[in-house]
Amino acid sequence: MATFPFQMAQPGAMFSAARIGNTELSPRISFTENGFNPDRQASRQEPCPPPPPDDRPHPEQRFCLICGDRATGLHYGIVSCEGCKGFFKRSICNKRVYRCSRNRNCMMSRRQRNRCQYCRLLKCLQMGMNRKAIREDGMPGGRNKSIGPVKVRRRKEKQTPLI
Amino acid sequence: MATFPFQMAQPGAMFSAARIGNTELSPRISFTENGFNPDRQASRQEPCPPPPPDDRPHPEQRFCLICGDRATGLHYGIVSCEGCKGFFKRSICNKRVYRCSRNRNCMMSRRQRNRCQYCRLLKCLQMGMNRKAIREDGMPGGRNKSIGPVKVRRRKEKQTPLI
DNA sequence: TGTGGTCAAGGGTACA
DNA sequence: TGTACCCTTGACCACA
Repeated sequence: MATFPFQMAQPGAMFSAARIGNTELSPRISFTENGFNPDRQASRQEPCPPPPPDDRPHPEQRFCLICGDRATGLHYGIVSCEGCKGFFKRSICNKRVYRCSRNRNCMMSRRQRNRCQYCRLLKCLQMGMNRKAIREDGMPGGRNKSIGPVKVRRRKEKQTPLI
Repeated sequence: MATFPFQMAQPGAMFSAARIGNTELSPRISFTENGFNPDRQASRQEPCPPPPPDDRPHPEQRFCLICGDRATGLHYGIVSCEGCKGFFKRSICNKRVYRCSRNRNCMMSRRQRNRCQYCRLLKCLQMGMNRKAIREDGMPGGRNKSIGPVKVRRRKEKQTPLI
């Protein structure tokens, strides 16, 4: 199973969701053909029953790209679960600032995703969640026009802690 | 005002929260048409202030069914306060065993609720707090499907102390 | 469909 | 320690 390239981070860094909306994301990471593997979910464990036959075009997209939980559709541009959808929404709308007390490469799974908000939001952004999909007026309903995953580029230099 | 039938208990009895999960609750108390009154909240004491005008359908439900403190919503199936919610959670999760050093009919109020853990847990169960609402996996958020108050039946014979 | 909103779950942590 | 205030979480829901 492909591991996620989280090794560029500094321990104890802070993460400001207020800055996330800028075109410059921190840290910037590009997903190469290897790094952002669309088939990565297919290799995930299915804990209980064997996967039933699925005639949908992309059955692997039933799993959240952030934590691997069951996805409920496209949220803010990427296939994700209700939990990561709500977490991203709250983080952006409330301009949350998170810290990682470890090495900013915390594992993300259904059970572990709540242990580090910094790494969860980091992965939301790295996987391409798009804050433009969050409505400024807060109005629900309707559809977003051409909202897709954000392409994120790797930043060469160190990550700057954000307030 | 309806009084609660607490008089079937023996002094010095013990109470095991580890047994609470069984379908057989101890002591078993049935709420008859009179005893288990769906409107019983309306007849309960409103301890502190006179109820202000409230256009909600059931303003009396702002008070905890266990101690009469201000309720913060439905917790484990019944209208209750933050204190009783947390107490019930700790008692069940940690499998606490309590004793009543009096007659197992200790008064419950905001001031008095911490004087007897046995009677507090007893009343939580008698009022219908449902241990099924405690998540086995400990995951927060989301909704419980069809979790409501537990119906408790009165046991005819004496109460057996639980370890 | 994919937004935002809801509100009972669990968790952190002062305080006694 | 246990308590309880306050916050975060996420499965559903109503919308457009």
